[in-house]
Amino acid sequence: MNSHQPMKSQQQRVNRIWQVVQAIPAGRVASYGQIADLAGLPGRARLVGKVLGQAPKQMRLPWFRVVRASGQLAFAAGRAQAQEQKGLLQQEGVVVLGNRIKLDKFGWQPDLSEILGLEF
DNA sequence: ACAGTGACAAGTC
DNA sequence: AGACTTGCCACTG
Repeated sequence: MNSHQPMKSQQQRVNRIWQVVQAIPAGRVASYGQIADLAGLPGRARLVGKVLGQAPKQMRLPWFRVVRASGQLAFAAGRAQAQEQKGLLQQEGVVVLGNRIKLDKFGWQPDLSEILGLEF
């Protein structure tokens, strides 16, 4: 076992993902891959989808703010899940056209100016 | 052990 | 824009 690479339990990964998803501000959306990256799990976009599906409803996780990298909703247009997601997003002002969102308008990008220490 | 699956992504055509 | 391919990794039978 690589003792220099701390073993991360599956539960810890799940918790990291939930945290990041909670951090998405209302009115913006992020991609599965982006969530995975921010959670320190590059390349685990599919894991994010799985975890979202397993999250208990009572925790009020804003799962609907997570979409594909293309801006498409992850669910087929017209399916109940897609309709629900669309409705929740529109409630916070996100425009959903044909099962798709314009990421250049509504995509969430963690504030780089803060990370780089830039002032306004 | 191995093949199939999945709320994905990036590249190519 | 849409279809296909390959890479990805955890899970399941």
